[in-house]
Amino acid sequence: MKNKLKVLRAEHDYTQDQLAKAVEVSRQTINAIEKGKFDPSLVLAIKLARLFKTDIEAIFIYEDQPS
Amino acid sequence: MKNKLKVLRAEHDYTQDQLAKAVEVSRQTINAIEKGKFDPSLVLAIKLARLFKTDIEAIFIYEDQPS
DNA sequence: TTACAATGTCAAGTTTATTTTACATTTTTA
DNA sequence: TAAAAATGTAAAATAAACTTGACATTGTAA
Repeated sequence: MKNKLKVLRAEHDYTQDQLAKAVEVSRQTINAIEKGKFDPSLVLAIKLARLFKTDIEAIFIYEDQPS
Repeated sequence: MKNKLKVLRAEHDYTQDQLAKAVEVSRQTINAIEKGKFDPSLVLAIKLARLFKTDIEAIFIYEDQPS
């Protein structure tokens, strides 16, 4: 899963720490998600989408791979 | 978090087992989510939204509680 | 009314998301 | 250029999502 967090954060002029506080997670969680270490929980994805006034799927790009 | 999974599943005439297979999780996972035992991962939420041709937030209703 | 399908649930185990603490590196600012 | 701020990263711990297997209950159809 790819994501546009870093760009959105830059556009809104937030530091990782400020964003973390805004959505109530640790700074390391924001960093790890930006770096693609893991995907956010649904709740966190919703909070981020609301904060940036966009859709979850505009931030988190998931491409289904044929199983 | 509330969700409309059971209703959507009924509208589309899926059993829990059929839905589970369609989104590649176990039947127990679908049942647990319907029953509110836990929230789906972001990937599962995306798969469900795509299957039902709707938005994640139309299926999963999260109300931010003031912290 | 008996069989079968669907649903509910539980326990135990695995994987993934997230936390805290800590420190190193990079970037920005005084 | 030195200090401060921001970012990257890692380990250890906890919590949450999800699996498999098993069984009980409910709903449905023969």
